[in-house]
Amino acid sequence: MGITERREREREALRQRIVEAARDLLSEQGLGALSMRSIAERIEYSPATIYLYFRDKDELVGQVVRAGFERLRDYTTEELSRLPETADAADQYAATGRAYARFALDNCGYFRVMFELPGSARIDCPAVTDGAADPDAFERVVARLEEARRAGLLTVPDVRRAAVIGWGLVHGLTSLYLSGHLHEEMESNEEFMALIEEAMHSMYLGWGVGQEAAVRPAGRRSAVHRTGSVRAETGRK
Amino acid sequence: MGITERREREREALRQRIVEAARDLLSEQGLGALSMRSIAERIEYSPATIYLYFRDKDELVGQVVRAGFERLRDYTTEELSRLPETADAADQYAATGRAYARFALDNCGYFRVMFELPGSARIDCPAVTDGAADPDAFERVVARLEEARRAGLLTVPDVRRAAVIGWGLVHGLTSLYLSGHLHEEMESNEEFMALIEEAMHSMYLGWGVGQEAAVRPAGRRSAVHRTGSVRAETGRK
DNA sequence: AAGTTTGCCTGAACGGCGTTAAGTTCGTGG
DNA sequence: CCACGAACTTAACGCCGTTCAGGCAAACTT
Repeated sequence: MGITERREREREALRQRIVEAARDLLSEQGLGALSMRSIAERIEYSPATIYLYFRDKDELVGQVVRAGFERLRDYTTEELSRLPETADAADQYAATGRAYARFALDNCGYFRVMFELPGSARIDCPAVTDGAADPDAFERVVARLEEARRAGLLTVPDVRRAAVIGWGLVHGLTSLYLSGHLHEEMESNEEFMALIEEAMHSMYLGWGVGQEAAVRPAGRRSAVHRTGSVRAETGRK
Repeated sequence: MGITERREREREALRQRIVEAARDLLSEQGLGALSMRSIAERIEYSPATIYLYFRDKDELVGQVVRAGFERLRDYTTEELSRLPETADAADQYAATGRAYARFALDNCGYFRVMFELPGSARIDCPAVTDGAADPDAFERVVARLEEARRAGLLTVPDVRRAAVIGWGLVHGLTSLYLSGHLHEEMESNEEFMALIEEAMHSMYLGWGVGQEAAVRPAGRRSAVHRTGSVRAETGRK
């Protein structure tokens, strides 16, 4: 009998509808308007119904976050597709950063949900992202960098760490810009995008793009290399 | 008569007590526990009383943010004081970044309030920080960089932009680490601090620290330099 | 066909939130 | 002594996330 299968399908469909309602609400009205009641009203169900499909708000928002990462991936592939044939791995990496910043500007609601502490009201500080933080996308960036390294385009000791650093660079500038802390320095989105471009360019130079063989003074910067020691402990709960 | 003056003093004292209660509550219990009611309970007043001293929660939190920036400044000066006499401007800049990261690890509650959208429930995306975003500290960093540039330690076109980029770099890594997105890559605070160190070092290389005269291939990276054009518009409300 | 079970859904409530209007207390100035 | 005004509280409003007893129709059983 296909009845239980139909039910299962309908159940999944409604579950999907809920996520979509939350996603749209977030895009259209911002994070502040994302309440269980408003979501319920949008899908024309009672608020209590949502709890038959999601354990709590966090789980629902988690699904929205997942959708956000997929959207980010779309931005990335689209930005990459704009590149000319001659683009090298470095150009591809720059395009990825550009896509990241553009995504954030277009979907700041998503951006907040994805990167401010997920639980929103979570107490312990370093929040756990239930492991779904787009492993694919990051891995692809790492692979791109590894490719560049092999091609002699950059001389960096650990591509993985380099990728993290690049992520931090773009993410930090974006986050600061969106939260208004760069308001005095940056006045328009175009100006901001130019900043991103310049920042990534600087980073490239640091990684040895275009240089023969980097100096890499590893042991230098002798003094004060133990980092904070005691106090650094307390940060983690 | 000194009566009105005494009253004014008392008024200011209570106002200060409220801010301190909020600050402590934030440090001890996290952002989620920072409610008007809990603050009121801590100072043993009715919640309504707070509204005689602050227009709304945002204004109160704004004061806490101000306190947070002062604390950040303390971290910075303390970190700078650890440097040996021989430290150059580059070392000082690195110390500033280190202080920033250490501050965030020790006071993640502060960090959230300071850099996630201040209003917390604000609708329009790029929040305005009422202009109180520690102008001093940032200016001092800029001055430090300018000094380094004059000493020939780095060859960067615009120190101000360089400072912003450096800020973004450290802020982004910190933000990602605190929100758990670097959980798979970084496992301890020490590891994270080392990452910060490495990141700043890479950035230095990019800025030409220790190089004679940087190449600065300004016009290069020919293709796709108009940044996002159309879509970038919509991000701002 | 009738009765029973099952699964989906809701109304109403709980406690907590930010915020406000009305009311109380009380030291002060006329 | 009285009236004013400042300081403070009580009680409520309308949000929020969440839970639970109940209703109701579709599906199964006999």
